[in-house]
Amino acid sequence: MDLAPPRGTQDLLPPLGGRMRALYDRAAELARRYGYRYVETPGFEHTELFSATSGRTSDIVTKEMYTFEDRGGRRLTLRPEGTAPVVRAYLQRMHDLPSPFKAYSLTRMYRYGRPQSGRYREHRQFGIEVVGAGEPGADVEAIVVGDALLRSLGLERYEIQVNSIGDEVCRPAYREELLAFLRANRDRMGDEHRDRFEDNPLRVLDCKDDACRALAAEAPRITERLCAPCREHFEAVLAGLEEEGLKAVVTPTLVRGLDYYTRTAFEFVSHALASRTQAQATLFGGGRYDGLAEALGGPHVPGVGFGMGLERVLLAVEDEGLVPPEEPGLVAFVVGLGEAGRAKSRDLLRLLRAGGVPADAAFGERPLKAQLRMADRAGARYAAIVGEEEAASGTVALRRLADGVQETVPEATVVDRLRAGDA
RNA sequence: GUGGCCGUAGCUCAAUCGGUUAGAGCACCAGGUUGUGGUCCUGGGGGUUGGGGGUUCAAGUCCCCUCGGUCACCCCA
Repeated sequence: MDLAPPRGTQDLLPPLGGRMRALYDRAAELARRYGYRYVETPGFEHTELFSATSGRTSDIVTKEMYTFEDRGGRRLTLRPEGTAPVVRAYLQRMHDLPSPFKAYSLTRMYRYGRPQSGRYREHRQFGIEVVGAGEPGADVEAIVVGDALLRSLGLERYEIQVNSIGDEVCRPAYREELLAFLRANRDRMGDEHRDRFEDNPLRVLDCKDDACRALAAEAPRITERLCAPCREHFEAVLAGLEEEGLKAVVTPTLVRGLDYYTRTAFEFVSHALASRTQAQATLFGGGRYDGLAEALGGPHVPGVGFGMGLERVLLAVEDEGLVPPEEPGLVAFVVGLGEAGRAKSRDLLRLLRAGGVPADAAFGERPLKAQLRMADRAGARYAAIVGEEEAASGTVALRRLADGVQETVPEATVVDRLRAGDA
């Protein structure tokens, strides 16, 4: 039996598990503060949900989906992205939900591909969606929430890139213009890229190949060909970001891999990650998807949101030399010695826990030394020792493990002292 | 999905030209110390050298396949 987890997945054991948990908590707290409510959608969906919305030429659909047939013959796919499921759920229940519907989620995504630093087959995302809001203020808020989370972790070395990729009115014309430009310059592209642009010309814009970049620099710019409503929307988003004090870099080559995106597209790119590995530097990306609801057969419902890769956020925290978030640890490890001491230690353990003080103890009878070692390993701040002497005198020996300072206190005061954190 | 590099103890690594019983540090466990952890001393457990096949008198070492890791590409989180 191979004990290693499947390729591209990982076990989050301490201390990684505590960091992820702390990150979840912080993201949830922040999202709630901005008026978002927690949602979950199934871990798998009908394959059609993704194939119909992500676009037939997208990488997700063509090579990254974990698709299987269940025993009833249904075609199902492990969720590769979070927006389409939330919008599906919204459309089914929209009459019961507020408008706009502001949702946040913390969940795992699955994409097949070669794993590498900051990229896994199973990864975790913090996502928010504002469904039913077409106003530029919604785009701005999404960016503000993501930025606030990164900043609360101490991250600074990243850049906010924004673009508008137009809508169903102006994008088709731009697409044709770009296509014509690319065809005219076909011989200047690398062999591998030459045949790809016919399917999705916008992709050439964010290709990293030198030849493509040179072409992209000369290519017609979408930002100069937006229809009036799209241009007004984009300008309002930029003004809103400025009002929020956020520096955003307009990046005309920023496009989105999924078909349903319209207008605003944004990405937060880490300089720290790029400097270490040249690898995946996008901390999170998102945008507006006014065409998604209709692609699902629903009415016109605008929306905007993002997905943030949490493993990548933790990598960036590490690379900027910051202290990662931590799950709060044990405050007290209760040590019991002898018949009477162990009986009293069990009472103390119950009282501490009931009083909201994170506390633990050994299950069976063990020597003092072993119990203190357990306390140390568990990361407890204090050992609360109840031996025969303490049991007889109604006291507890409180030992601060960091420096070994120990003091004998009345047992009735222990819970309050540890709860106050100043024992 | 394509390509490069790499797989030796839980971790980081060593092992001469292919040569005898694969070693060390850290970690872990026990004892030194029957009421004091984290320090120190002593001892101990721990390996199908990722897996399979091949070449050879002999393979951790060379060859092939496979699995995994890593990096780049594609693309994304």
